[in-house]
Amino acid sequence: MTKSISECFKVLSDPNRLEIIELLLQGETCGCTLIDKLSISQPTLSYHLKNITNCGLATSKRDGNWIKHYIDRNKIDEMIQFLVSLRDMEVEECKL
Amino acid sequence: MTKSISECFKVLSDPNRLEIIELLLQGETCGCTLIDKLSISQPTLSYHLKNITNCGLATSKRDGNWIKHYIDRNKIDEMIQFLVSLRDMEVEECKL
DNA sequence: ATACTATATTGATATTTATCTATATTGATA
DNA sequence: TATCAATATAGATAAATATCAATATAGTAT
Repeated sequence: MTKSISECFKVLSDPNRLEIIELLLQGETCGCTLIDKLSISQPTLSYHLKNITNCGLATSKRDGNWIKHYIDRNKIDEMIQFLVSLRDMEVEECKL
Repeated sequence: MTKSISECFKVLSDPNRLEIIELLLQGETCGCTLIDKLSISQPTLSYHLKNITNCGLATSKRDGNWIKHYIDRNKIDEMIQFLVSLRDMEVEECKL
């Protein structure tokens, strides 16, 4: 639980992954076009996309030769909700 | 910019640090009481508190023998705002 | 000044991570 | 079926990270 949400944070903690996520949100879908906008190799991109997908922040679907990637905005929402709960966390009046 | 927000995400990506942050939000202020609630050594706690402070998620102030730590909820708010912008990011109509 | 308490630093280490090159796989097409 | 394009995997490696035990530091109080 705390483990899984911290996986999402870990994914966002890498600047390259953050950039990939932003590009996907801006309409990119395919590794083969992402790669031109980044300064990393194809295997590294593949590695990052796998991380992004594994934590639930994206889904992917093969379409012919290409694999299309889609960010799941609901997952971002989960992260937002988590942070809102954190921010609004109250001092426990009776902690044992 | 992207760098500094990703530092915050990195801090939240470690379960121990996340727990420390939660404890601080629930009213803990001091390393010496935190340490009893965690399964890490004192130097490790010190290391994590430094990370939490360095990214701006907490401030600290000496008070006699103790150093009191306070989470900055505004920083959490910054992270929330960042994620909201991310979630609501639109496909660019004219990308070049 | 001495001793104590809380915290920080040092040095070491095992693990994880990001990255690459080279190669394999997969699906489409000629 | 042979080839091509996109993607994934394997293997290697350098850097970063989390952790500890031992020790230093800093402030308090005796």
